[in-house]
Amino acid sequence: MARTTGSFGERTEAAIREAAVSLIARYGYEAVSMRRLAEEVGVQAAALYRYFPTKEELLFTLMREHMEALIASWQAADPAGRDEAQRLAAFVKNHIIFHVARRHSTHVSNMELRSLSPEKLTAILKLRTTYEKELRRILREGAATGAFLVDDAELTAMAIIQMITGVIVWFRPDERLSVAEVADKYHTMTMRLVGARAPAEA
Amino acid sequence: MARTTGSFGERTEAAIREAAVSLIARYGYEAVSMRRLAEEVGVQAAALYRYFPTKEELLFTLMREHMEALIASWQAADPAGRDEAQRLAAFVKNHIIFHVARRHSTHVSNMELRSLSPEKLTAILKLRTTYEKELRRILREGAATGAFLVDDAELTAMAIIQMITGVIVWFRPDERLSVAEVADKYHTMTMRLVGARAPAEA
DNA sequence: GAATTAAATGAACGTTTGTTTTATTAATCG
DNA sequence: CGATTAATAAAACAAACGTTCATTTAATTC
Repeated sequence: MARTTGSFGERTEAAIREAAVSLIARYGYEAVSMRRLAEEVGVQAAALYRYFPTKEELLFTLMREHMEALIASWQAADPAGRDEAQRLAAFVKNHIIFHVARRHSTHVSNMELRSLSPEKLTAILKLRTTYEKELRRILREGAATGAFLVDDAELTAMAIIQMITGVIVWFRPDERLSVAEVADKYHTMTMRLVGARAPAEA
Repeated sequence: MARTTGSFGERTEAAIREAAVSLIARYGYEAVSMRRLAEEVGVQAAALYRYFPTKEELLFTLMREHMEALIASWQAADPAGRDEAQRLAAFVKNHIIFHVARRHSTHVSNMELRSLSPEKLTAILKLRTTYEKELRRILREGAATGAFLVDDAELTAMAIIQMITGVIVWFRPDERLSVAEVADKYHTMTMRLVGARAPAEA
């Protein structure tokens, strides 16, 4: 046998991406073989090479698109004209909602960096820095206007990002809290953390 | 050749552990072969099996000892009789100092859980829970006495742990901040985050 | 100094890895 | 309807994998 009934490139490629994100998130990049991935898609391993030239290129594509989607999501959510407290609130909420909705690809993008070649790693880290700079800028501007008590914007940005990304480690959508409730609680903690003035407090 | 001049079991075992932590932290468990590890130790792959029955057992040993050391470290640092603010301060500082000093084994213990068999995974998670419970208790007690404004001790504990563990992702000992300075800044942020009363503020 | 034990070697096991090549079929187009 | 192209199967590749084995040598014991 060769080409199977109803086979169609775009659909196969989408299926490969989805299966790859899911498997790599669960078992790790190195632990997922091309054969195992192909089996999940319902195809032979060789067929994967029609869509991605190498296993690493597949990983890189998943990561790059995740990061680009994250940046685009923030650009759409950023209330650019508003004050710093509102922008920080929007950042936290967007971040949590985005990451919870894409738990698997977040895991891949955060955990599999070491499987990338130096050039590809640099490309991903550049996207990550672009995103993190947004938070740093908000913190710096908020500190300048007196909206926040932040003496080290870089360190504070890292602390906040790690805190709000950590949600995906324990959060399960079917348990006691909804995403909106979690995002709200993290928003409150973030505002306290940066020493925001009273109006932002609960 | 066989037994080499000056070879000595205890020293070899220690060398295996150190090389394993270092390599696995850098490249990941799946990416580090027994041959590569043996090469780093300066020994043949077969020699590793004198000390650890399987590759997974080696990983498990590294993780278990890391977790046990973490718990022991906190038990030694816990100012048990003091008030909640002081205990929380001690928890944050001990956590950061411990993790920065053991960056590599922290990375291994946090990132390679999925490479463990179900039983071994359960054992490690149990240790982790034991540790996390300590923080939860401090938060709950602090909330009860009015020392902290914490409405959800579980969620807040996760947020704090992720924030303070995240230090190892960006911290480099040879740059602008010392471990003590970083621990201090994180302490300040934590106190604000839990809404601690004034005396704890900077 | 011979016997014993501890430590390590080097070769081999069967399996799996990422990838390539070749052949074959389904869908599409003139 | 025949030719073409896209999509896939099947088989093969060399390299690497975790692990085992019999053996050899260094250190220790009697």
